[in-house]
Amino acid sequence: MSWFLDVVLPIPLERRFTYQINQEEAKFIKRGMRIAVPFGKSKIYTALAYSVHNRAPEAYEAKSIYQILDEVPLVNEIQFRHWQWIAEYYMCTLGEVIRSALPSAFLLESETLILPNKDSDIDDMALKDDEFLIYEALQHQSLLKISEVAEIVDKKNVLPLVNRLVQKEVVLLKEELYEQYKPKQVKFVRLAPDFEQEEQLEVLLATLSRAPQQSKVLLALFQLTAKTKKPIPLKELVKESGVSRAVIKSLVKKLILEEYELRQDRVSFDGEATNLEVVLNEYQRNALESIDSSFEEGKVALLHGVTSSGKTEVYFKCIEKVIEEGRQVLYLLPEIALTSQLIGRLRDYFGDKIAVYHSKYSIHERVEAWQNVLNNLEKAQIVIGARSALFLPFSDLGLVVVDEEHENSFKQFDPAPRYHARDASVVLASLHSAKCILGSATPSVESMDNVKKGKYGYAHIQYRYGQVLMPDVKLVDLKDAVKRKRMKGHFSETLFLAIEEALNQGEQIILFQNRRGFAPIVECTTCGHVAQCPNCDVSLTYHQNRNQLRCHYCGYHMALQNACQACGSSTLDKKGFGTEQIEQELKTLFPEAHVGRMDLDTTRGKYAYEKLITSFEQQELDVLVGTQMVVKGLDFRNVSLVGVMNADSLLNFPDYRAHERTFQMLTQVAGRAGRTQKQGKVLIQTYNPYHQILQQVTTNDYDKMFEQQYYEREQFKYPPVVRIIKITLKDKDFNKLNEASLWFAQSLTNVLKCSVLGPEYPPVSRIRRDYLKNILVKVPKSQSISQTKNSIKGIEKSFNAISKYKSVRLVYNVDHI
DNA sequence: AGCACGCCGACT
DNA sequence: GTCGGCGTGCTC
Repeated sequence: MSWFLDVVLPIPLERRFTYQINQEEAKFIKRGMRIAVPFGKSKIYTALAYSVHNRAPEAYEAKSIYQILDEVPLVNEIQFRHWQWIAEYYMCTLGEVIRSALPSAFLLESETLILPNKDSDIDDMALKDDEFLIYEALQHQSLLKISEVAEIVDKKNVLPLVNRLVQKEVVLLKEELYEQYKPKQVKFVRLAPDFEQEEQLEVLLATLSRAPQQSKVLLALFQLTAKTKKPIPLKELVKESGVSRAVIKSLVKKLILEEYELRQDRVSFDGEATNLEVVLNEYQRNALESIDSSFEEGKVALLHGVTSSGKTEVYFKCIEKVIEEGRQVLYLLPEIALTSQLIGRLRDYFGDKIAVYHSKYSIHERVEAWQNVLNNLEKAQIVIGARSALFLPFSDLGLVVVDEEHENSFKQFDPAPRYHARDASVVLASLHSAKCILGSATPSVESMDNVKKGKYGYAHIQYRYGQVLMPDVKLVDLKDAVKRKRMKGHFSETLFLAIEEALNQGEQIILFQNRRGFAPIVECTTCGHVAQCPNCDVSLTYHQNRNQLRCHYCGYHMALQNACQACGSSTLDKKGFGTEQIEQELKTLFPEAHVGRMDLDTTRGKYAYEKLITSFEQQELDVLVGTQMVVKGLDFRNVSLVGVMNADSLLNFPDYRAHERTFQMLTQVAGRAGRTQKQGKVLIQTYNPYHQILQQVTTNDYDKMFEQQYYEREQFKYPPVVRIIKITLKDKDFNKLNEASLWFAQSLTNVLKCSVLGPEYPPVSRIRRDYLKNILVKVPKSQSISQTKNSIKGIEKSFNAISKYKSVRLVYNVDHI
């Protein structure tokens, strides 16, 4: 009987591919193992085994596999099911999920190597110049990579050249698989077994009386052994004894010492658990009870705790319980909130059960984390990580915590799968029958809606930990300040005086300026009016090239007016200023103050972020100016004043979430103020002091914000009232794209029973020589989302059958934020 | 996605 | 005349 293997390749193809295997292989291969397979003319890919069967393919002859790369599956059944859910829900292929789920070191690909053909006589006169260059290079170097060939001849496309060389029998090709990962080995030293007895020691030292350096090594070794009782790394012994490695080598030669190697974890913490006691206050205990009762009902729990209410301690208690049952824990955070502060606290409490997993880690570190989770090792029992951590091979997950669940950065944008880590986590938890907590000081409208609908449980902490008062939030009317000429640059007099006072008191200040004003808005500096779209609840964006104001959601546009439509004055201003400008102004206004700036530009290096935080913590800096980064869960003791330079830049962001996000962001920044006894002060500068969202921030009225936002989403049909699927079409040909997107939108309108908006140009309508157009599909909650997706896929099929649209590429973004 | 095959402009 | 541009089609 012949055996076949279906595999999934890490490429955006829906189909699985069938290979031939022998009976042994059929017995050995399990779903989830990596299999190297030849694919296409000359490539070798790493695929995942999917199923073994006996059905020979009819239309083609199956190739044989190249190699089995794993002894045991690298990916388990639950992961497969979870990944399949992601692929289906987010409209991408399983291969794409695999590509982003597996650390790149697991996905070996072949590289073509070029070797000299020693068996053939080469007439070097028959070679062209570039061919000769390669021929010559191979006389000194026995093998060349494709990239090296390209370097030698200084050309981009060298494949035709290589093919010619093969034809002329000058070279041979070899496909080589690269195992990119090697465990890190560390050298250790120990006493040879013969000398382990105590009484031998003196004898030993006596024999070495004429070798003072060697005696030193031995003494150091004894000291270290007595102190730690752990293996002694060679490096440490060198350091401790202060002798060179040669001395140790000679002791090894004399068979007094032994060298040995151990595999070392790259991501290891030698810290022991200090088990600082976590004592919950009354409010936290109540929250914990509510969470537990949600769990009993089998629901996800939403933990809504105001800033510095001590949500983390509540998580700790939940984690502790699950750990005691011996199950695994996943703790997800937005990338920016993954600070060493939090990791340090977790480690203090749970010791070395913590593993960290996120994109800043090297591929080797990720591979290790993967293997530790796969083997369900204790040292990876709690995984803290950014969104990609949810792809790890958990086998017995007991709890998933998603902290700062409202954060948009949980949604992946660019490469498929465009998944939302919060929603994917909820699914993951249910696949494991695990508990799930979503936590936030400002829950997303979606999650709160789920609470209101009874789908999620709810726990609320309304008071800050340790009787710290909620900050005093005040709005500063910029319109008024401008009119009365009370402005120093971008600082109102009120803010200026408050900064001055705080500096005099020796207190620290955080200034927040969201830099995302890249899409400039046109604002009236007299009345603060910003043009709104009549069809959607978003502000219009100014487009310089067409001198138009446009809505990016429904396509509404109007010509730019010379006078403000609200007050008639002609003081229209195209706005947008960043952190750098604020920093400069501060330095002129307060030359004595030490000012630091925290944004993408100043935190580029690996430790730049930590350094900045530390110097602010140690009060080397008085003022920290920053973007969203300063918002994220950092604990600064001495901050008494938080200033928001311009709240309008947040409010006027052109999408349906702008208001919700403004509330979240401002509430989070405000939470940085006054962590100790003194009540903190927050000043928010704005041209719209009567804007409801800003009022809701000052009164800390989440419920009202939710109600109003929900009402607006209902009115204008946005999530969570409907689901949205954004379809982006891309093509280099402007006219073809327009025609194709119209065709697509028309077909959608004909087939689907839901509203289809667009096609419309996105804010940036040409990227990398591709023109873009968006179509938005709003699927009512009552309608089956999977059926809708099937219909869309059907339209895609017909679309692809039209030959002139072949070059148009489609991108789906489900639940696009 | 990659990569080969195949057909049209600018250059040694 | 060739080199190399990218449109089109295929990958077990």
